[in-house]
Amino acid sequence: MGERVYHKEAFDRAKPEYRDAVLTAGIAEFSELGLEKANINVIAKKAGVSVGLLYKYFETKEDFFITCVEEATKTLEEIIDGVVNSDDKLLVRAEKLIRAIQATSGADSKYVKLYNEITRLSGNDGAAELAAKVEGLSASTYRNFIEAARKSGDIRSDCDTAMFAFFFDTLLMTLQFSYTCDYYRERLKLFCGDDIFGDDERMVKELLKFIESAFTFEHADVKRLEH
Amino acid sequence: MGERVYHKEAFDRAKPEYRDAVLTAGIAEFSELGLEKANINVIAKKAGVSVGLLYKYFETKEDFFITCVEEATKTLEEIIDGVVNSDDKLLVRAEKLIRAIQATSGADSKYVKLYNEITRLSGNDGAAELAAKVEGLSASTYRNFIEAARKSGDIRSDCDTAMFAFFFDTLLMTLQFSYTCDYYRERLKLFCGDDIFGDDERMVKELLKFIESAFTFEHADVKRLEH
DNA sequence: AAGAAATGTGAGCCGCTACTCACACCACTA
DNA sequence: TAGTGGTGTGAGTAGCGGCTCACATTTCTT
Repeated sequence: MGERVYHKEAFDRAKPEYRDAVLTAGIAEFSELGLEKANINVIAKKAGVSVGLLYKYFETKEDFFITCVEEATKTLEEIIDGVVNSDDKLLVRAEKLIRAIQATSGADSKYVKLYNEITRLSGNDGAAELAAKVEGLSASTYRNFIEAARKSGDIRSDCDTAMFAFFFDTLLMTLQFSYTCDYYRERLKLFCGDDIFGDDERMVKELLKFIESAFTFEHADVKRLEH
Repeated sequence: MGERVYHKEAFDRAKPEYRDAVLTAGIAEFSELGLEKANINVIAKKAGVSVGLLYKYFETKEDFFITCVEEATKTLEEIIDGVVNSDDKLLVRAEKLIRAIQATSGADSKYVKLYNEITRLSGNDGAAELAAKVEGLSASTYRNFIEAARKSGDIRSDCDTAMFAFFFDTLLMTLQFSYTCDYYRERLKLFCGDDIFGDDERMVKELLKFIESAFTFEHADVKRLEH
């Protein structure tokens, strides 16, 4: 639990230009090639820094990787959080998030790819800690928000806040991957056809429809419809 | 597009015992360690076969990996498809799928882990082909099924079949990962607490509630509620 | 100014592992 | 029995890449 730090002290003291160059090069390589196929010597060269210095900053390749991930998710969170206003209703918030995700798929795709990469880490790689750091914020944000909406009567009252927050996040997280990561892109194409990437409105409309109904109607309504 | 084959002819002629041993060992190692950290020499030893023979069966490590993935997803599909009856209504089908997924998280977790592993492949690794092979079946099954349900009036009429099939699959796929892969398990815990793994009914109930509403209610209903 | 401490370098070490290959064995065929 | 072609072996190779370390340079301290 003890908040492990994944860089040496020298990295805190490093010149900002070096810090940035190293992180930029790392994020680029790791997001494109993945943890094990990325090459430290290449990253160092691209960052305009010696391998030796890199190893003054980080104990191992893995530590460096995790530091890059932390940086990337921080950036992603800023992009995403930036677009939603705390007063927004659930559906407005959802729409803004969807549109932000669609916009992120271009230039900022490397952050999403890195995020996707950590998704397969296992226990000994520190999956638990990372998950807590990366998902923690959205988990509690969504839970709180949905709980508030439930209490104020904006959405159905018979839902398990935590679970519904989980489903909500699941749809948006996968959407993010579906716009950026190769495998997920293919999957989306298989379901919806190649044109889906040229028709953002279709996705916005249908996903909102799906979410809106899921969050609005109580089980009682279902019963009522059944006969 | 040309249906590449990922094994040499010798593999087709191999004794079933060797075939099975090799695939079993491969699936075990690849699912636990991932494509690049798994060790071919170790796999050969575990399978009780020489490295040389392995390379009579497969051109490269990557080809061997993909063959393992194909085998794993075939098995997974059988498990999953086996539980749903073609006459089932959408909700019944969903419930059976959720329960099958919860059951799979034990002994068969290695298949799911392998499936999760391919999720990060990119273009040059053959992501497109694999996606088509792996997701193709569920994509068309779900689409057809939902389309039928829509026409027969079982579910809302105003939905885009392809998109809703995509959302449906997204929820179930992620659920599968959430019960088996370390990172996704942590994520689920973060949203719903540690007890979620001891309370399968809670998941079944809430996810069904979510899906039921999403698939049942038309936009018109929303408008009606709003004033 | 002198010394200590930190920053920075990059050629090269060395461990690891994907893959090879020369050879042995076996099953046919003629 | 000699020849062909497949099956099976596993010690060995080759090369890749993570990481080190001896050394140079700058910065801080006194």
